[in-house]
Amino acid sequence: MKITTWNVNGIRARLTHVIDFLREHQPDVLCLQETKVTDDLFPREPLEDEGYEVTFWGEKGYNGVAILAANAIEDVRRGFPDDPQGGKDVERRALAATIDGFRILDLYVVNGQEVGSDKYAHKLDWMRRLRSYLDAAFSAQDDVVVVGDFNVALDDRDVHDPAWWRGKILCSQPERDAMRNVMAFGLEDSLRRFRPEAGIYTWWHYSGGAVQKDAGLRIDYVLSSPSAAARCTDVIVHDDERLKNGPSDHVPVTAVYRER
DNA sequence: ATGCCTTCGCCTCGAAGA
Repeated sequence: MKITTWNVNGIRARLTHVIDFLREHQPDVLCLQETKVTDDLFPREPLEDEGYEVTFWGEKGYNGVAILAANAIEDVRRGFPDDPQGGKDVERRALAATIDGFRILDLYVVNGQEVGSDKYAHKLDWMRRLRSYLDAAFSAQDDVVVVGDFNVALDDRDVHDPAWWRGKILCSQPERDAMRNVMAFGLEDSLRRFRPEAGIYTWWHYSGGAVQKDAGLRIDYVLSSPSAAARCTDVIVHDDERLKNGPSDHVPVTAVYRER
């Protein structure tokens, strides 16, 4: 059972990459972020043609999440329970579904732009609401897997130049504390069970040769509840996607789970 | 190493990303 998370930075711009990835790696579940497309324009058919069931929730130009699954997708939930009802203005950043007995939550966490900005305050508040959502609608006793672009580098091992990034957006202590508070629901950072070393990244700046220099951050995660973590046998960062032509600025991350 | 890139939209430049 392979669950992959990938911020594709535009599903329409990345469609051939995504299809190539599905054919090569055959994940059971692929959670996408930053699809940047309204639901009426989501490229459903070409993905279904690859043998996947698809659910998606997007908006024009920004945000947007989608889940592809080889098996049945059940119990889909969009957004947070405390989102404004009927919400035309609701940011489309969270999508939950039950697949193969896993309760999966696909997230595109608010970026925050700059420490101290309104968007930064919104980011911290959004992560508090995320924790409330987990408490209200999920049980840490279940096989819960929370994946996505968290826009937080959890500690300095996840940062190519910690001195430069210290206190800046993605690395500030309040952001790290907010993500730790989400994890305190009962979720572990699955990569670290297998890969404790520094220097594993999932995002690189498009400019300044950061991609070629491997000067990145780790901001994409697979978090597992205790029972799911006990079944997790490996986590793979698909670093080869970084050096392809026309890549996303993020690479996919796959967690492998043993069958019950 | 803070956009020197990229995507999207709407009206080929601006906003946003991290």
